[in-house]
Amino acid sequence: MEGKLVLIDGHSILNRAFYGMPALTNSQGRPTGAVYGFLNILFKILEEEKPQYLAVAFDLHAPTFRHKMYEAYKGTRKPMPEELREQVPVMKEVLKAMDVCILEKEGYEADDILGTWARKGEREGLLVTIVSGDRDLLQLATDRVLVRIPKTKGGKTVIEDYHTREVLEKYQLTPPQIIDLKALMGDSSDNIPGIPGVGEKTATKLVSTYGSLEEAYAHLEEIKPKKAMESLRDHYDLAVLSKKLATICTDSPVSLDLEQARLKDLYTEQAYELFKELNFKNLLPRFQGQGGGGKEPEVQILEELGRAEEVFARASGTDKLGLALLADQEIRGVALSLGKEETYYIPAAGFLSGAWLKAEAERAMNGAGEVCVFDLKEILKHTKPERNGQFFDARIAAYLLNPLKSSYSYDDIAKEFAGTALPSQEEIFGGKPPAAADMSPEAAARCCGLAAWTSRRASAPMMEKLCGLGMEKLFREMEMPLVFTLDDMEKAGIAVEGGALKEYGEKLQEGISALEEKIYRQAGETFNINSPKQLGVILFDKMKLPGAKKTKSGYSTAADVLEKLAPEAPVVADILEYRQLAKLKSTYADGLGNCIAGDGRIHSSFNQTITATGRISSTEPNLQNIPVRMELGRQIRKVFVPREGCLFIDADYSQIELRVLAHLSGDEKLIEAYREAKDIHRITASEVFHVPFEEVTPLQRRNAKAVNFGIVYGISSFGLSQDLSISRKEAADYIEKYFHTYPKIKEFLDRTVEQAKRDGYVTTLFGRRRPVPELFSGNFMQRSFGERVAMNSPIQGTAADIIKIAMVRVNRRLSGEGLKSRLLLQVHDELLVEAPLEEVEKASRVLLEEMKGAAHLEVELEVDMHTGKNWYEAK
DNA sequence: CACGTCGCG
DNA sequence: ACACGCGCGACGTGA
Repeated sequence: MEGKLVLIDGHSILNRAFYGMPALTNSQGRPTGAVYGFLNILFKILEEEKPQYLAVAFDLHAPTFRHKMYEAYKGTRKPMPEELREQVPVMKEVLKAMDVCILEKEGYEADDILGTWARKGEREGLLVTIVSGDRDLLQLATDRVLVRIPKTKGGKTVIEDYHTREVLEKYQLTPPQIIDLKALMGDSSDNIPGIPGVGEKTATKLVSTYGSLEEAYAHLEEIKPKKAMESLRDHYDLAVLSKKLATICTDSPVSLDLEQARLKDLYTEQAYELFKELNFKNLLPRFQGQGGGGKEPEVQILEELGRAEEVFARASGTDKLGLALLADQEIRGVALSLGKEETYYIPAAGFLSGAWLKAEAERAMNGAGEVCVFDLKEILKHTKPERNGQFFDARIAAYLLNPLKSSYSYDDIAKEFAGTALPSQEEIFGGKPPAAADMSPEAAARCCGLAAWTSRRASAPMMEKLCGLGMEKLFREMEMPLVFTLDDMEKAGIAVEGGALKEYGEKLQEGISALEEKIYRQAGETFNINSPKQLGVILFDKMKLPGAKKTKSGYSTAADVLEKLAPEAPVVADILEYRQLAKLKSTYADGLGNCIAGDGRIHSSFNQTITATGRISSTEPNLQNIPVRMELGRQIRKVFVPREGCLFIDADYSQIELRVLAHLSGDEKLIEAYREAKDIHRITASEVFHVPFEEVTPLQRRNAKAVNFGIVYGISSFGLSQDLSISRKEAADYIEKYFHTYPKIKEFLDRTVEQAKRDGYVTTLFGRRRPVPELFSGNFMQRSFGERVAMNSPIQGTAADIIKIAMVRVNRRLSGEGLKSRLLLQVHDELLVEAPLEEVEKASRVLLEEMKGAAHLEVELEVDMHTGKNWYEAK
C-alpha cells in the first residue's frame, strides 16, 4: 500500500468552518464554532483518506513574503472578525493536544508551506491530499496530488475533489495554468489585483489560447477583444506582480522532516479534557481510552420470574443502582443498571404484574446504597420509596450544571458525562414516543435501559463537577429534598369549586357578548377582536388613530399602546375591557375548569428544571399567575378553597428581592432603612428627592418604588422612563440620585457585571450558577441584555433559593410533627398551606419560623400571613 | 409553529 | 440615532 500525506490549509478551513457553522459558544460564552467545524471536516477527511502522515499549515500573522508586496501596493488585507480571530489560538491548542503536526514559518504563507510539502511528499512517493477552501491551491494538483475543497451546501459539507483531470474538466486548464488564470482575473479574497477589465471568461480564453500569461503578451496584438488587449498593454507591471502573487512557492526553506507529520493517536487525554472544556460533546464519544469509550450498553430483557427476582435482589444489595420506569396508570416495565456491563429490563407481563414490579422497585430503591434516576419526581408518581434514601437525579444535576438548556435528555447527559453516544428517545421510536402501552418491548427496554444506565454511569462525574463548582450542598440539601416536597404538593392538589367557576365564566361571557356588540357598532363592522392583525387594521387604517407602533407582523395593539389611544376613541376602552374579560374567560374560567381532576382538585405540575434563575415553574395549569392585581380577576381566587374543615394560610415574603439586594450589596443605608422597618419606598423617596420622610408625596413614593423595582431588574434609564412615562433624562436623573443615596448598590451591580464578563457566569448566595453568554455577543442589544441578566439573576436566584429552603423545611416539619396541614402552592415569594382549623395556629407558626429562618441575612426576612376560607380571603 | 398579548412574581 | 426593563406559561390567531 502506498503511503499517504494529508496537508490542511489551517486558516482557510477554519474560515470555511466559521462561516458554515452556527455561532457556537462554550459554557463561558467563548466562540468555538469554527474550531468545531474544523474538527468535523478533519475527522471526515481522515476517515476517508486514512493517511499515515498529517500536517496543518498556518500563516503567521507577521506580514508574509508574497502578500507584503501587494499590501505595500494596496493597503492591508481584510480584517478577520473578532470571533474568528479568537479561535485561531484555540485551534492550534486543540491540534497540539491531539499531537497533530503544525507547520508555520515566519514570512511564509500557508500556501507556500503546503506547496513545498506537497512536492516533497510527491518526490518521496507518497499520495498527497491538500485540503483548503482556497481555489488557488488547484495549481498544485497533479495525478498524485489531490486538492480537496470542502463546501457547505444547505448545512451539509460536500467536498469537491481535484486531480489534474478534474481541473482540466472544470477549467479547461492545466493546474499550472491556474496561476496564469488568477494573475489575469485577480482574486479579491487573496488580494491578487489582476488586470482591470479582465474577468474569468476572458482570462480563461487567453490562457487556453496562448498557454500562459507570458505567451499572451508575446501575442499581444492578436488579442481580442480590443479592450482586453489595451488593458493588458497598459498594465504589464500589474500582470507581472499578479503572477508572482498567484504563484505558490514550492521550495520554501521550511523544515521537511516527514516523520514529524506521522499520524499518531489523536484521542489523547489532553484532547479529551480540552474537548470537554470547549463543550464538544458530540466529539467525546470518539475517545475510547479516556472514560469516553463508549458504545451503547446491551440491555437484557428478563421475562422469567426467577431471573427477575434474582436481579431485583441483587439490585437492592448494590451500592449504586440505576433505575428507570416505564409507566402510564401503572408500571409497565422497570430498568435496572447494576454495573457498566449489566443493564436489565423487566416488562410487566403475567406473574410479573405492575403491582409486583412496583413492590420490587421500592425494595430495590430502599436497599441500594445510592439510587440514580433521571426524573425522580416522575418515579415518585408510581412508587413510594423511603425518603431518607440517597438519591441522585441526573436531570436535576444537569440543570444545576447548565440551567439554560430547554430540555434535558439522557442521551445528552451520556454524551457529556459518560462520553458515550446513545440513541435518543426520538431515534429509538422514530419520532415522538408512543403511549407506554403501544411500545414494542424491545424499544421500551432500550429506552428505559439506557436511561437507567446513563443515570448510574453519569452520577460520579456529575457529582464531581458539582463539587468542583461548589454546588454539592445546593444539590444534596436543597434540590434533591425539594423533589419530594414538590411531589407532595402535586399529589395534594388544590380544591376548586367547579360550579362557582362555571358561573364566573358565564358572567364573563355576558360581559364579553355585550362588549362585542358595542365594539362592532362603533367600528362599523364585525371583525375578530382577538386578532391583533385585524384589530390593528381597524384602529390605525380604518379609524386613522395616531401613534401607530409596528411589530414584525403589523401594528402593535398592546395594552400600553391602546391606553394612550383611549382618549382619542371611546372604542379603545371597550376593546381593553373586552381583552380583559376574554383573557379571564379563556385562560382562567375555561382553562382551569378543564384541569379539575376526578377528586375535584387541580394537580398542577411544579417543574424544577425550567428557569434560568432557579425559580420553580408551574404548568398544566399555571397556578403561579392567577389574577390578583385587578379586582374582577382577583374574584377567581374565591373558587380555590381548602378541603372540609380546613382553612388556607397564605404567607408571602415582604420585598424579598430588595432585602436580598441589601444583603448582597452590603449597602449600609438600605440595610439601616430595613432595620428601622419603615416603608422602604417612602424612605427611598425621601432620600432620593431630599424631602422629609413625612412629606413624601404619593407620586414621589410611586417613582421611588419603580426605581427600586428597576434596580432589581437591571436598571436602564430607557426602561424606567417607559414605566413611569417620563423622559429618559429624568429617569437617568432618578437613577443617578438613587445610586448616590445607596452607593454600595451601584458598586455591587458594577462588580457583578464585571465578574460575569470575566467568568462567564453569575452566582447566587447559595452557589447556584447562571451562565450569561449574551455578554460576549457582538450585538449591542444582546450585550446590554446580558448585563441586565447579570444584575438580576443573583437577586432573583437568591430569593428563589431561600424559598426553596423554606419549602423543604415547612414540608418536613408539618409531616414530622404529625400535622395534617399540607403545603399546596408556591408562587415565587408566597406559600399556600391548607390547615385543619385546629392546626391553623401551629401551622402558621411553622410557616413563619421556617420562612423567616430560611436564611440569615443582614436584614430580617419579613413574612406577611393571612388566613381565609378561600384564596381570595387569605391573600 | 411562531407571534402577540397578558396573567403572575 | 437607536436599541430594552428581569423571570415565567397559556391562549388565540394565522401562516
